Amino acid sequence: MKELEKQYDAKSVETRWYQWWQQQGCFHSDASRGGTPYCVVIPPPNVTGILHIGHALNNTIQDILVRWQRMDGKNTVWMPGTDHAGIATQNVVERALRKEGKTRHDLGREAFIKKVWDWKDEYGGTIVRQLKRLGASCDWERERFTMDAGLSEAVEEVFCRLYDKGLIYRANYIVNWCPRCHTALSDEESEHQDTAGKLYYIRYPVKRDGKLTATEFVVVATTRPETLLGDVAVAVNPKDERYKALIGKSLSLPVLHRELPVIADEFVDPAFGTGAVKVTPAHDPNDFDMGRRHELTPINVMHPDGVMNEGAGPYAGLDRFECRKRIVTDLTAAGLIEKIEPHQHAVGHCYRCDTVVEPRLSLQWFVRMKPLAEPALQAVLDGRIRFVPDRWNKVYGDWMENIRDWCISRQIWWGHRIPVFYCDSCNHQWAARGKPGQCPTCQSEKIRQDEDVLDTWFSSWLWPFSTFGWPKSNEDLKFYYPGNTLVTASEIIFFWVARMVMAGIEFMGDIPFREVYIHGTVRDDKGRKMSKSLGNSIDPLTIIDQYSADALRYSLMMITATGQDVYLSNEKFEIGRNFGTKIWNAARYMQMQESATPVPVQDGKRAEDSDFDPALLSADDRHILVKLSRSIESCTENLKRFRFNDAAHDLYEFIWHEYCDWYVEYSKDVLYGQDPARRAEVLKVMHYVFSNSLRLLHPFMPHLTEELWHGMGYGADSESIMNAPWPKPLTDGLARWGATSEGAAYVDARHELISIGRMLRVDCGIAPGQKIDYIVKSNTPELTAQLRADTATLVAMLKAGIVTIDDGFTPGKAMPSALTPIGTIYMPVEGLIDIAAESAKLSKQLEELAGHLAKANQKLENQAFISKAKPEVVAQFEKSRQELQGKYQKVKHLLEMLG
RNA sequence: GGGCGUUUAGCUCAGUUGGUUAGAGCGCUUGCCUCACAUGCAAGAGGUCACAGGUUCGAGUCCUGUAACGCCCACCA
Repeated sequence: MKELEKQYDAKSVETRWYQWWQQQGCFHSDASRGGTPYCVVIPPPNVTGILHIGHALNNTIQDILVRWQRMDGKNTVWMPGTDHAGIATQNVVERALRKEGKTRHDLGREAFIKKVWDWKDEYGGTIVRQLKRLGASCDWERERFTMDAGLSEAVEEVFCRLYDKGLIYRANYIVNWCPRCHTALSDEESEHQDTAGKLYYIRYPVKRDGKLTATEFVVVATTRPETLLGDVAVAVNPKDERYKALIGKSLSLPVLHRELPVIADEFVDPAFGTGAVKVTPAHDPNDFDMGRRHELTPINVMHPDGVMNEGAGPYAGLDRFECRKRIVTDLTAAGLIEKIEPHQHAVGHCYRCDTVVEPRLSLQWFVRMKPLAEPALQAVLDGRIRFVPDRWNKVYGDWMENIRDWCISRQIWWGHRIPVFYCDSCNHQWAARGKPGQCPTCQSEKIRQDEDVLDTWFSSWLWPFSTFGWPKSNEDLKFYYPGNTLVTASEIIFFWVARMVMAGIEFMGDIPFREVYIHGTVRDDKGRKMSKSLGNSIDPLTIIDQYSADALRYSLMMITATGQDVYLSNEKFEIGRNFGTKIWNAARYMQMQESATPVPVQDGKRAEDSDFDPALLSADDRHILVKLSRSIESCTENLKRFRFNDAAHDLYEFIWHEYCDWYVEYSKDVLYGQDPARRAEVLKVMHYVFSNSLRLLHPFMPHLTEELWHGMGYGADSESIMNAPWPKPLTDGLARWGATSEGAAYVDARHELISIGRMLRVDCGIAPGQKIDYIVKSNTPELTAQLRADTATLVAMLKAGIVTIDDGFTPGKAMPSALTPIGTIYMPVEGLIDIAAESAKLSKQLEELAGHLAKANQKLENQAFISKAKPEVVAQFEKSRQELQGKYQKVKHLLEMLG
């Protein structure tokens, strides 16, 4: 035990203990140790990422769960790692290249990939280092990266299995295309944003007998006029009387003068726009389907970078948006624009670079999702996997039920290359693990691998088992899989959570985790999402520097209600800092008292768990022990239910307001007093309560609690609080020490009584320093006796003004024998409370209660009701009546006292 | 267009199965540098629980509807 500094130095304490934990191997879990496993896998942050406040929230929650379970005796592993984040990482490196005036094509594929690896090695660890500053107790020896050899092997294995099963196919289809990243995106990667666009009404001249009629038009409405260059038809609803006559006739495509047939298709909604739709199969998913139905050949008019191609005729070489402007100008000049209306619609944006996504026809790889989704849906429906809060079950279910095939190919370089090979000799196509040297069919060596790489989520959906060494069977996998809890934000339920469930069931034959806790999104104090571009993000590292990691963690937990979004501003982190300071000072107080009466130390640690002598315990001692036991119960229960804010609030209330405000204050009478036996006993109680509190608090504030654990000598030097047992409710102890809830209620009531005394004291202007005994005076000795036995009633009566506190005691004189002081500090006077008003209030209350009671009785005497209603309903009513009756009696009692 | 969430004190939010007087933190007012802590202590003010109906002896809590704000999903051009 060493003397605690006056000021808690969070910075040095936090780095010191974190290093020590790592040196001691405290975070490492080993399957061979056996026991009950508890396994959490981190949502792998992007390797390019830096810690933002959302990570801080997400990882604090995981760390709390993991530290709690570890203390509770589980063989606990928290699997850490990072994601190679295909597009995101490639973008970062490309941006760096651009500063040197180069593109990735200047380097070539191989050199570029090497460059990315170099970048990863140099800068990639940032977020990992930052997680360490947060205090995350990840098993760093197991750290994985989605492009590790092992995980890449898992990716190939999975691809081949799905390929051979026929669940992976390659097809020409309209996909979400990012013209800036030059790649296809999955549906999930295209983010819809409401955009104020325009709806252009364009006249398509009708041809009759092969000749243009200059006066007759079909008007179509479109939001993307530039795509008309790729039109191959105009569609109308077959039931639409306006256009019936035109079906089968032709129109002339403005500008390019291509002949377009008018086709009939049920898809067209006659109520929208003009009821006539231009059909552009290469640039719109609906049009693509229509094109197929009517066997129309798509015409692609755009390059991959969003620049118009030769198909666009005179507009070739223009950027798509420039082309839009020009075409509108030209159409206007030609009198072919009927009108332009403002139009609100959702436009897809690339989730990585925010560029407007272009629906584009291209050859891509897809995973057939239906067969995978069905068992994954079932797992949630039958409760094997549970979302918390449970409303996410439905969100997950809806997505699974309406699942669409997953576009997994990306036209970038950074990522897992698609393990499909083509033989140039015999045109054979196959999927293979590793690097095949020749074609399995014709043995030709003229083979080449598919150029595309896989969606980054194609490796992260395997995370719960690939990180444990799958596809190789091993002890880790057997022991830790399936994991227990997944902690994440709602944004990646579809990207990641849902797909992990599918992969787990498909490849491991079992769900990957049992519970999914979805926490809220962190927003600023105006409710906006935190983002770099808005400049409103709070940097957790700044907070750690300014307040400490523990303060950050605790504050986050205090203000994060289960699954609700979190609104943050800098000042909120004072909660955690102040709480830490409070605890620090409570410890210092105990240490100062210790120097006078040391508590025995055995085996290098304090025997803070030794038993108490009931004969030496006062009501206050028992009270704090009862409260401690309740805190242990509620804290554990709240953690089980993912109610981190309740757990944090309860601990705050207990440690600050019960322990510090009342018990520590009370202890001063004893510790500054002269009774050595009581002194020792009270110190023992304090250490007992404090060491339990530190353990309960440890998952929330790991560094501070470790520092105090050692500072107070609760563990031997080599023992971490991380491995101290999680406190259990004190049921047996309380019984042995004679600590009951009645006794605790008595002390609670007395605390309230003392508060009333303080209130009166302030009202009377008694100086703070002036100590005066007070007595409770009532008109009869019987009542006095009763009040002494029932402090709760006394408090009620005091408040109602039925009894008064009197200063009938003169310092230096003996106390009147019939009356015993209940507190020892404060003095006050009669006449502060308006007895008449209080009594009127009580009367009114009683009257209302009588009414309620009468009606409740009436209900219960109604035979028709009794015979018809279910027994449990009747029981409920009976219970209600009894509650009412109790309340009625209480108020009546008070009124009678008042006389 | 569909789904979901939120609406409680000046601010940010708790309030578990309906039941004593609706809570906390911050902010504000008053008094205290009292020998653990001014990052603190004691006390106080401040609420028609968004609105309208309904169920109930009793509703912040359950039901129906309305409004405002927010989020997610969505191939009506």
